[in-house]
Amino acid sequence: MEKELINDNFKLVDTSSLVDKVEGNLVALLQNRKLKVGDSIPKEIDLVETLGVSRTVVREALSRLKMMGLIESKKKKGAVITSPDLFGIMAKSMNPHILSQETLKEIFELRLVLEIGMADFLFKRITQDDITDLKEIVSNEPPAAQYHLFNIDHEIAFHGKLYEITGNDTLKKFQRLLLPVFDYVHKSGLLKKQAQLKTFVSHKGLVDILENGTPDDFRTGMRNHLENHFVRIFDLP
Amino acid sequence: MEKELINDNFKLVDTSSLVDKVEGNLVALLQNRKLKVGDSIPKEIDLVETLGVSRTVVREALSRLKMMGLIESKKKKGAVITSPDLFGIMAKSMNPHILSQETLKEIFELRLVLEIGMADFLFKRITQDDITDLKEIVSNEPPAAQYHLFNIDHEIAFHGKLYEITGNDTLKKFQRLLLPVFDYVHKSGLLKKQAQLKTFVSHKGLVDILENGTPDDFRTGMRNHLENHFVRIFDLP
DNA sequence: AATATTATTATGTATGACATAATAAAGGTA
DNA sequence: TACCTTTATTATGTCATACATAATAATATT
Repeated sequence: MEKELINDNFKLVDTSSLVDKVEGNLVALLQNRKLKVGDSIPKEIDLVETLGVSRTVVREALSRLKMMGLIESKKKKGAVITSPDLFGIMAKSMNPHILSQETLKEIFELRLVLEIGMADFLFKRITQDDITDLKEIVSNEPPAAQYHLFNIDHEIAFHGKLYEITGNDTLKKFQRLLLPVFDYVHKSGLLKKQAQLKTFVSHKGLVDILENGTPDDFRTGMRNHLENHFVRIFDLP
Repeated sequence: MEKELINDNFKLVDTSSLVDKVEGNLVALLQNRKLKVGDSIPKEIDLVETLGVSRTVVREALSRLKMMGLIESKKKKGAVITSPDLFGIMAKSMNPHILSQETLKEIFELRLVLEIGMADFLFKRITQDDITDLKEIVSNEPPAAQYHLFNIDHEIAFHGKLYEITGNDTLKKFQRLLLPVFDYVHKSGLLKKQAQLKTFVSHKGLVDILENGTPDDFRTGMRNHLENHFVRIFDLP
């Protein structure tokens, strides 16, 4: 409430640096629909003249775009627009230790959403080889006595295979990106309540559904399989 | 095959610049678990001495970290570690015009995954006010005759509200990030087959389920609601 | 005409200088 | 002593210049 009062009466001062501003200009330039992959952007010197800032500032801004994968620069040739790897960038900042608890929890929730929602793509694209692979993974499931030791690896193997089967590389990359967070959340004690050892639908059960059931069956089965996680999530304040 | 042959026999030369290397060092430094939000990182001059490069290079690398929201720097005080906004960074590179067709299609698929998978969180967190809002939105649905004109806005209003109800801000941000892509894919002709006007489960039907049904009902309902999109996706080569 | 050599050009790196803002230190006044 | 003002000090922010490097274009050589 106070904040709004302030915002209503004062315009918030622009604390951004020159580099920030130039970066904004350049990103806007790229998002101008006339430009597409392979097109070249103005030379540093031209930008210096056009924008009225030093080459240092221009280069720092360009350096940022390079890091995002928006441009690539070659000596003598200048810089050209490239198609960025969306998740490559994010991976660099995906550090569980510096994300807020709330964000960590939300990312964990995201996993549950993805794995339940992916059913139709699994059924559409799964092959006999995939089934064989899944059965192989399931057969290597650690015995209950040691499950708490090896289940993380096993979980990753099984659920990772599912992402792979979807044939959606973006989804797969997204999962790889979130993996460290899943791992961290498991170990962090953020989800206080200990997971019950009982699983409602086992990995084997899920494979059976993939082989003989329907997407709707799978969604229900996966929801049950993840019940422990849901319980712990819903238990949070 | 050729590529693999090359990779097997030659080590690929390191084309990265000094800035790339220093950036890598710094990211690694931040991911060192001992460091957490609020901790300060070495001064530019110290980095210059430690790494044996010029201040120009160090500053460019730091500038990249700033853009990612990994650090913030204050004059005299130096730079401190901050908690990044994961999707803020991605938003800058989310330009449908320079993403590959394959990636665009995959992002569109991601939407379908999310909206079917979010059911449990909807039911857990929906309030009476949300139901009222949804009914309001549904009541403003454009008549069938004009549906093709206004349905994008209406679709965004309805489905956007669903993301909001999940209470998962990360999910919501993710959707906002993907919105331009959804829009672009709709208009791009990437999904050639015209959507059939018939919807299997209407927005109103979904609201009914949210009010009186179960998460399983909703997943099935939403899957049906999105049938047209699935058909078009599965039709692609 | 094909090849070798030499400019030319734009990016990559290094250095020095000064501006700016935040903090710390020093000094002065009650 | 306590408080306030003024003055260093420090680390980042910006600018200017010089040179290195690699890719291309232009020229010369055979």
